[in-house]
Amino acid sequence: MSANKRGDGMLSERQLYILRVLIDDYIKHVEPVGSRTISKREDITYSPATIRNELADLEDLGFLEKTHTSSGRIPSEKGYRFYVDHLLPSLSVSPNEMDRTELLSTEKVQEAEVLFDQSAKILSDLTNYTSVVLGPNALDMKLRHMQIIPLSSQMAVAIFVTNTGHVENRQIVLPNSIEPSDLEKLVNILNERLAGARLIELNSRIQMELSAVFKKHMKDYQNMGVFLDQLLLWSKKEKLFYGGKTNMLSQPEFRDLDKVRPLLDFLETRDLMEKLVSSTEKGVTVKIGTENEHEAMKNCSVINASYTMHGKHIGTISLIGPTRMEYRKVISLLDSLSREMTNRLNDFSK
Amino acid sequence: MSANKRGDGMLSERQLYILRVLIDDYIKHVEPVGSRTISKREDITYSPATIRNELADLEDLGFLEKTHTSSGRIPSEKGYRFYVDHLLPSLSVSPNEMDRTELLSTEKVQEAEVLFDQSAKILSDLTNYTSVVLGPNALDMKLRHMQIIPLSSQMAVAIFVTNTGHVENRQIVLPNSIEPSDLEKLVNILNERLAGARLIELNSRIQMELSAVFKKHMKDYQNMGVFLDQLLLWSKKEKLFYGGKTNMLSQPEFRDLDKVRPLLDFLETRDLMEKLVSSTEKGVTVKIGTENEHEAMKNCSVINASYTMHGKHIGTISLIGPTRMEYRKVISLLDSLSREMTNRLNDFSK
DNA sequence: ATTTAGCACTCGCTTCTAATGAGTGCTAAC
DNA sequence: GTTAGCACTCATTAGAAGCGAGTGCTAAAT
Repeated sequence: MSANKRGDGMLSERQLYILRVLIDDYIKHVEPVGSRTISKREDITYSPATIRNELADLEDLGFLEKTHTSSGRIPSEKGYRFYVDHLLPSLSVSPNEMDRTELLSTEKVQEAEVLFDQSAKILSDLTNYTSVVLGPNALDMKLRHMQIIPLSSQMAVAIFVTNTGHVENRQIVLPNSIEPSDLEKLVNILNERLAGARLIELNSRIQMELSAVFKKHMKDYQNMGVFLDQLLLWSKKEKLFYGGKTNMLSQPEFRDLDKVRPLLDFLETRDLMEKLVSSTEKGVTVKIGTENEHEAMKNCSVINASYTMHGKHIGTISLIGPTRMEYRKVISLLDSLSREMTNRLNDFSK
Repeated sequence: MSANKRGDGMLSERQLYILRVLIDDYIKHVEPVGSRTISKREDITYSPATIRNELADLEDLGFLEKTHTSSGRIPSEKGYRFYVDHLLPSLSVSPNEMDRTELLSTEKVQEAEVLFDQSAKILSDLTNYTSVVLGPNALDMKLRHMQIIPLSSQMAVAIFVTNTGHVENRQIVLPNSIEPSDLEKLVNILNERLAGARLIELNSRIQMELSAVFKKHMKDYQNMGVFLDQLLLWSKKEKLFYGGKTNMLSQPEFRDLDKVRPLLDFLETRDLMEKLVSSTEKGVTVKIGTENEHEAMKNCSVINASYTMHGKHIGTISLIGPTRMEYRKVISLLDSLSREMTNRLNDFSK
């Protein structure tokens, strides 16, 4: 039952323990950890020299790194990954911290937007990292009612109300070939036949099911196609809610302007953020460093939790921080917060 | 005709000239300017010693400062103020730069929001400062049409469309004391009697003009009051559009994290920004340093330009940068951009 | 076969000193 | 009124010295 460099790629108990202690310590103090520091812990019975040997092995295996030849060790990305996957002190051990549930203001929030915004703010306040809530995509909601309200002879506003109470609206140009009566018919048909369809599907449903109906009832069916495209061509509409955008500035590893700048720029770039934070996986996921597949994020971890409505995934709440994050705290926090959001959201529809 | 420290508080021609040259130079190089530097300019005929005397006087008068006893001079806030008010090389002298008009994408922008967003982005790209567009306050717009769309037995969505095509919407709780027929009547009355009124006025107009009508037509007039309050209690709704939020980080005077942080935090604080950027003055205004009345802004200048619609002020476009800004360039830029925005906006309503 | 004490060595960080140079204010001469 | 000359100030830079936390390796101890 020998220990360190076995061929089977397994770590000895002692190695596991040392690795965990080291990462815990590094996360807490953000400074390279040396053999002496570890050996000083009362639950460690080995001398610094022994520890050193183990550390050297752990480094060879890729779990640790040095900042320079004679420095202490810091966790590598692989080290963090292993820590998160196998070494996190069992998560359920945070019983009295769970009161956070109450942190979302108890007064009944009416608008989902306020809930998202509050959640993001709370999360960033509690962690001192940056948080992002990815709101539901209104286009996935179901059409409750639509309407076209003329503004002038040429312009009008089209309004779509979803089952969740979202309102999507856009200004449209009325082709002068279109007759008011046809417009009215169009609206009626859409409301009668397509109520309950997801907004995003409206256009294709029309193509498939309703072209006959249109042909029958409308005088100028030809031009209607172009108009419908204008009316129903959606652009992505998820909304992002931020908390603690500048919190990164107080993280010691980003105390350098040239390192924060790309980060802050990244945060401001909508599509990158959407990509980063989108995830359809249930529960909490952790992406570490380069796993986020963007240069600016290489020293950051992203924790992602999805929230649901009637059991269906509709958005995420995420936390962005340095790779050395307080994973344990943060994961359980995100877990409970996303549950709470789910609850609140489902309350709305009562 | 003596020169420097006259009792009348006027500056001599030479002092004016030196002051302007110094500030120009400082704005360009962002480094304290010494007497030698100034005397080296070919249009200056005096020796460094003479310049030094003038500089000392200008300092006594409060237009200049030193960073330490033996450093060159930098402009004081008062210096910048004077420069902006009296020394700016006549603004109209930027003829070939005026093509910027075209910078707003020529394809016809339909939504005002896109216009605002583009303008902010262009402005920050062109200047490398941070820009903010304060959108129109939808509540100042006139009611075109309103509607209440039920979601469930208790919830509904209220929608207000303005003459400019803005859509305001909110979820409301339907008191179960209210009868559907009354709701319908309410909507009808509002549309008939209050079309054309500014949203913000709706509630008071009802109090003043319509309570009689309500009393007459509705069964349950009592509870209506509370409901109306819920329906028509607006919260501020200006929208802010940003460009170059992180540009501050590349300004040499903010190369220090502890100095940028408050600035970035300030930018993220809605109400502070609204206050900073609101201005009902016509044309371009310049606020320098502490004139902005906030600690975080003490080393910044804010240039503000208002844009209008049908001659009425409806919003502003602003630039935030270090007090040593390229005022000349920036002011003329803002002037032409705000005009262009005004033009585009008025095109919409055709 | 592990474990540990001992030791030489590395490297980042801090402190100190000296040198440099841009700039000033003042005085006396032009 | 202007300017040359000079002593003086102060921020910045470079180098040298010393400190200390940490390592790897070897040889002895368990």
